[in-house]
Amino acid sequence: MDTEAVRSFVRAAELGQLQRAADELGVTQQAVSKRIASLERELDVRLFTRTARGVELTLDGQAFLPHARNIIAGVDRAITAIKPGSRALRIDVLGLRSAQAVVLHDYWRSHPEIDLDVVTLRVNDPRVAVAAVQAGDVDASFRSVTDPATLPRDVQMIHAFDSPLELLVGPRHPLASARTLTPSQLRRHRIWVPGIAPRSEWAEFYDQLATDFDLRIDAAGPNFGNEVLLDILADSADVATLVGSRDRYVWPANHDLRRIPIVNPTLAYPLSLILRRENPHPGLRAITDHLGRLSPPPTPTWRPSWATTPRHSGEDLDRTRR
Amino acid sequence: MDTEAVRSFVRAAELGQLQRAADELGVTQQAVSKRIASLERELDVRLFTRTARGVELTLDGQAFLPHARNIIAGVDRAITAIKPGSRALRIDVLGLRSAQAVVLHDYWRSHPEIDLDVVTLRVNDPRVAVAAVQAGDVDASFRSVTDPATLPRDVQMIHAFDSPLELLVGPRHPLASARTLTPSQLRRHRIWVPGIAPRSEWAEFYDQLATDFDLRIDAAGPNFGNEVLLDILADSADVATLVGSRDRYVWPANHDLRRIPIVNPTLAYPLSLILRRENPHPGLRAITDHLGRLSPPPTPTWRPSWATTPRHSGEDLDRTRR
DNA sequence: GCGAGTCACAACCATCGGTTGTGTGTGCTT
DNA sequence: AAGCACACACAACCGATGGTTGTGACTCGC
Repeated sequence: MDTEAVRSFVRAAELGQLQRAADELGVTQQAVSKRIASLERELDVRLFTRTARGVELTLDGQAFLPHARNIIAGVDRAITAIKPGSRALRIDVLGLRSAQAVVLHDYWRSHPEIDLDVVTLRVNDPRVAVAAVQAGDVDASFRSVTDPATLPRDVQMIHAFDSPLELLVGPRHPLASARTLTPSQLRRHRIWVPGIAPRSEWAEFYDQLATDFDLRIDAAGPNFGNEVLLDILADSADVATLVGSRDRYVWPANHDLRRIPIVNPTLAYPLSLILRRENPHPGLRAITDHLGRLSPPPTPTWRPSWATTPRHSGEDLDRTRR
Repeated sequence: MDTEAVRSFVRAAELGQLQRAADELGVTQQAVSKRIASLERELDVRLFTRTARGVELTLDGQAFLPHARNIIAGVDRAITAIKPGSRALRIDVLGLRSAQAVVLHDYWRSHPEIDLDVVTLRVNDPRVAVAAVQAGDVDASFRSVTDPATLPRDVQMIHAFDSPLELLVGPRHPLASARTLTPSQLRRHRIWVPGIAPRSEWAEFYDQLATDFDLRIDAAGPNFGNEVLLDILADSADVATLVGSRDRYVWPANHDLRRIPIVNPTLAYPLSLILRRENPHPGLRAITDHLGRLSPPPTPTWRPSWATTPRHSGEDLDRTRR
């Protein structure tokens, strides 16, 4: 099915004449006639009754019209979403269920008129994400580089929002019935965080966390998938893990798991946003404003050393660090 | 844009290989390659990165994929809606804001999975609707023929549901502040019902109504449109009209008009459904069941002479009348 | 009856979209 | 390291498609 034929059908139905639709579409009346005829042949129904003054929709045509409008709208949305130059705001997240994606989804639900595409670069190296931002392939990326000095001059990294950690445990775990926990209560309990790449920012984060609160955090080993992790947690009386409060990687209810907020201090992972310094996508401003309006984590708050001073969205990390 | 190309893109993205997508679609690998290439040319972006083991989505491809799926779904829905043989349930109503359409809309909202098309035959003659039902052009029609004996043998008319009347008046009308009214209270008030075709079922209905309750019903004259009617009602201290309680032709609030239910007895217009006697559309059964479950009008109820005995959905009017 | 409008059909032609055959690059195996 | 298996791209070819211009059939209004 040719979407140009569908478009012609819609305009012809609205204008009541093939001739006028043809004028508007910049083709001859005969071309529109053939397009409609080919649509009718493909669908095996009559869409119009031809009269001396134009065309009138048949019942089948009436039934087809809203579907045709829907198809055209879908095509137009698709084109505006990816046509270079005028494409939708495109933001890279680590995963579609990460806290960043959840926050973006919330934003989109309250502002459905903005064209937002949430994509995932299929790489772990943040330098690739930086290159993608620099090249304009994505408009922003929720990633962090450990040393902002390595960023190209036309790319900046700003603080996005803080993601407070929660303990995820199974029903048999000794801490399972707590309403909240303090970091010191986690001492001597085994915390397993699989799938952390060595020397990554997350590895550094958990390293500092373990040191500052004397915790047993096992951040080594491969990740065999969330299902495996959940199964282990559900059965275990001594293994727990840490998740961001907004992350939706896991559905604790399915495995009778509990999410327990950690407070006094709240453990906050600072999420960053990488974007171009010059001429960023106009829609980005609304996103960064939204991030700035997110409710901050409860105080007191612990943060890793590279983010010891609270930061606000829009502030330039690179500049504030020296 | 060719929707077959879009379909190929979706399958290739899902399968990760042009070759397998080609096998599935019954064309050669080269054809799929060309389709993708032409899509890429049209959109002016790269959709896949080609590797030795297949294809991988680029960022643009990732952004396009959900849109492509949406387009394909729209096309498929359009086809199932009108392809002869397997098309959606199609029901003719007098107007998209009539009580019948409102009832169908309610049904569809609670059963969004059924494919339902509500259309309007652009004719007033119920015999045309009967012919459309007989020919299978529509599966059912919310119209009435005054003499069921004239129906073709393979077409039947059943009672659909009763539509209770309400008085629609402007703020200056003497009855404007009533919560409910009885028919006798309408006596001596002028009731204007424009746009009723002479000798139609509605004309007969109002005729009987006027006779039985000694009312002044002016059912003559052309209808200049709802806006005109509403304007007149809003300004007038002595003109009122009657509307079905489920009709949504008018929004009284916009003109500060009041809808006042009429009770003791409730004035019920019996709506009929014309459908084929043999092999009706399988989805029709659910509709007639739904109609049968609608709450009946309050008792006591007045009905025109041709419907003096209460009827239930599914009953065969033709058979019960002799 | 005729002119002005509509849509459809015919003839023509460039382009497109499919085929088969072949080339190129990559990764795994021997 | 060589060779094979596999996947995608390119080339050549060809019928079908979709556009054009020209014309015909039909209806409506004057």
